[in-house]
Amino acid sequence: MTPDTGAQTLDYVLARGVIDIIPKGSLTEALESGKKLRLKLGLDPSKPDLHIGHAVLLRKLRALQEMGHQVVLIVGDWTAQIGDPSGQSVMRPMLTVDEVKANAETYMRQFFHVVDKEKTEVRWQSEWFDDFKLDEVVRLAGRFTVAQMLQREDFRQRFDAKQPLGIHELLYPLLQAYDSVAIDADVEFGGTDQLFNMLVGRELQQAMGKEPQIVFTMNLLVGTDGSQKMSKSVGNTIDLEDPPDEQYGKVMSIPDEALMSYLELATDLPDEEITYIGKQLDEKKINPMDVKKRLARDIVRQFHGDKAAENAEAEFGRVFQQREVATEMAQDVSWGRLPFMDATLLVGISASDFVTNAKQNGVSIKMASLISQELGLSMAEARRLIEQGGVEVDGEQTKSRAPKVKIGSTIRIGKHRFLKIVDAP
RNA sequence: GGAGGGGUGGGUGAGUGGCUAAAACCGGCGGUCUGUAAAAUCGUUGCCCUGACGGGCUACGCAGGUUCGAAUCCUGCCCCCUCCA
Repeated sequence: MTPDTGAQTLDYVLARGVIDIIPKGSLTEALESGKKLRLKLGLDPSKPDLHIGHAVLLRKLRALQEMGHQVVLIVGDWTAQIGDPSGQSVMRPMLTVDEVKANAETYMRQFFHVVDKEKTEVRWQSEWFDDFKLDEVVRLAGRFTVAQMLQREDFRQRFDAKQPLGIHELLYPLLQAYDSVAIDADVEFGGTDQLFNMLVGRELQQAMGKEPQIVFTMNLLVGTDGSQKMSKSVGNTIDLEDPPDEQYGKVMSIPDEALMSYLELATDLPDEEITYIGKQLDEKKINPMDVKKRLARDIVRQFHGDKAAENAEAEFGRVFQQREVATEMAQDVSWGRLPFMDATLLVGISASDFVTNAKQNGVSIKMASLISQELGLSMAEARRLIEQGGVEVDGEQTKSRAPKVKIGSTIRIGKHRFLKIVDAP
């Protein structure tokens, strides 16, 4: 589970995947001063899962943690309710307190898959914002001007395009900035989309008589679609808690063009090696698929361990490359749950004989009902899948509405969904 | 406070009384191809029943109304945008 950050050099940590450190050189200086630095990362529990895009930052924190510094995780329970407008072109709905709480739970668990819990201080925004009085909010807001806020690219664009821009959204960067004041952050980490917010933090700290934080921005990882940044709302994420096979499969499905960026941001393969791989790819000396496999293995290993990575790869090979039937990816369906075609066929034989016979030799089931019930699809969707040849039983495509299945049969629905019939009530 | 414009399916966006479950495009899903990449290509894309033909139920901001019939007309309400104050 623990990522291999072992003996990373300082130069490596400060360069790999890093876009900018503001002010330049400041961090090297601070690190060399021997001071134990307070490294801030704020996460809004606005969505239930962390994905490997987040992990890019988490792994960086882990590395610095290993060097003896203090990670401070801010649970953005207040900002999550506002909804970070970063990179969004529209207003987001505000979340309720309960939703935020529930999300925060899973966030923390997942956060510590990568970051060392023992060396992390967890702070909730509600610790300080719950007690804020209106006059404090007004005073905080009064430190900045609308013009300043409009320097932010996405605000500017929405403003110019006459799109709705909520006043509460303008507050978002201020709250995030105040977090830095509240916890005395020395360095704040974030993706490039956080640059503005983090700089506001610097200004606010300074204005309130504190040492301004260093701003550490990292490259954003693109999602599995290869074009947009990885994000739950786009639906292109590889989640930390996705099962191994799913992680592996999702990595394999990223476009070739995104490969290099994944190697850089999502793994700790040495730079020279990545450069070498890039060259080989350019010269077409290696198959991108093989590189992708290596990437997939590495990513699964980070979150599920070596063994899971090997299994996932083997399974992938079996299912997709040799077109064999899935074994591990399949979702089990007990015999007793099957929607049999017609129970009245039992005439003349005893029930137990019939069942035994059916289990061995197969019995017709209502395929659409099964798919609908097990996969949570509507009957119309299930029928469509069958009609369009998206269903295979034990490797044979079937357009029948009532194919025969027996114990041990595997049903493939579409590209990567499998059901396996098991002998259970 | 005044004037004007607008709210349509996951998204963009046509549609101004029946031919509209609603064009087109995007996205999604499935097939072929293949490296579960991309590209290409064919199909599909509200829900329920049916083997099928077919039938039924919901749907165009919300609530009413007019009409044999409404996303389309009328009334009230809510929300958004623009300009003026």
